[in-house]
Amino acid sequence: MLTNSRLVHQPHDHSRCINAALARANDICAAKNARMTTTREAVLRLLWQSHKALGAYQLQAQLSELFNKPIAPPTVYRAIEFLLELGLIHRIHSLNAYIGCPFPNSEHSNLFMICTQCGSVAEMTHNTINGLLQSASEKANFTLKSQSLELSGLCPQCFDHAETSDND
Amino acid sequence: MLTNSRLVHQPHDHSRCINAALARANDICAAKNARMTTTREAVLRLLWQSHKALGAYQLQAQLSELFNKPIAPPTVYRAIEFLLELGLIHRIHSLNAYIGCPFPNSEHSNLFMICTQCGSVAEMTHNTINGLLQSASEKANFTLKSQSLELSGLCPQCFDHAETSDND
DNA sequence: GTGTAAAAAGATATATTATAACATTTTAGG
DNA sequence: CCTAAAATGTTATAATATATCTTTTTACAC
Ligand SMILES: [Zn+2]
Ligand SMILES: [Zn+2]
Ligand SMILES: [Zn+2]
Ligand SMILES: [Zn+2]
Repeated sequence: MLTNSRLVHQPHDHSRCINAALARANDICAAKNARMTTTREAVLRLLWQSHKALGAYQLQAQLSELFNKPIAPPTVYRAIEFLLELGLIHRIHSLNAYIGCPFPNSEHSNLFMICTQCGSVAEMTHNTINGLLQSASEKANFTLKSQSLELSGLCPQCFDHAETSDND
Repeated sequence: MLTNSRLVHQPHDHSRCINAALARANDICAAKNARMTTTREAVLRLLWQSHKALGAYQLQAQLSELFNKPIAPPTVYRAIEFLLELGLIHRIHSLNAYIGCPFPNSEHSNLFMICTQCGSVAEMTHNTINGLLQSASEKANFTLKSQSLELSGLCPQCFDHAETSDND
């Protein structure tokens, strides 16, 4: 099992998350002969500014501010598409939003823990679960190609906060 | 493990699926003192006309034809909302579409096998997977409230068809 | 360095999915 | 019947995503 849930749910030196993500992105671009342009890097940075998923139009607004000029939706969606294809970010379907992938190199299972309170998203890879999904698919003669596993609930902080205010 | 994948992926007497779904719906409405109105039943029927998910605007078009008058989006979304709340249908996030639930009474895991070729959707409940998701969440101190597990791939028929045409 | 083709980004319009707000009709129960 | 609540109708609009065509930037051959 591989997860970034500790990082997501606890105070930490987040600049290291950002730097690591950008370094990985540059490596992957180099390896695949893909271009990390200004717009694409800006979108990736924005998606790593927190461990929360951002929608395309949130990205648009932040990009426009960043570049001090209006940015149109296609620009944002193109960057998103590029980053998705390289596996650098994921789409969170239940939120119509996007988040940086913490381990874009490893085989991973697209398993996310989404806090409905604060919006934080942790990613997890779980080989046993993947294996079970694969074998369940096989039993049904279903040829599994990809998966989207989204868990919604409360992150530790939000849960603690809810408990505390219950006791008022 | 509980699944309707056999029914979804093989020829069968589908009128029984429809009738069973409507009977279950009426039972649940009676039990919960909810009203199964004309519009709601029509939407449920449409979602059971095949084992494929339908989008809100596909439903709208079919409803308009059925009732021979224009049906506005809010009407469709209200029916969808009602049916979702009773657990009679599910939203498939990766498709922005909706499908009838084959076992609305049982605890179920919102695990779907979606054929990217023909659009068929089978639902599955898998206690071991649910247990693992729960314990993985606990390890991360994540309070799991709900889940959306969507597997994409090829159903048996579409896989066979693809294989056959590969051999041309 | 200049020319060239491919890639990326800009610009405009529009498609698709979903909701807000308020008016009217239908329904259940007294 | 009367009434209040529930459901539906109506209109407008928000939120998300894509199509199409033009212009700019980039890589790289010469
Ligand atoms: Zn961080
Ligand atoms: Zn939280
Ligand atoms: Zn059937
Ligand atoms: Zn199929």
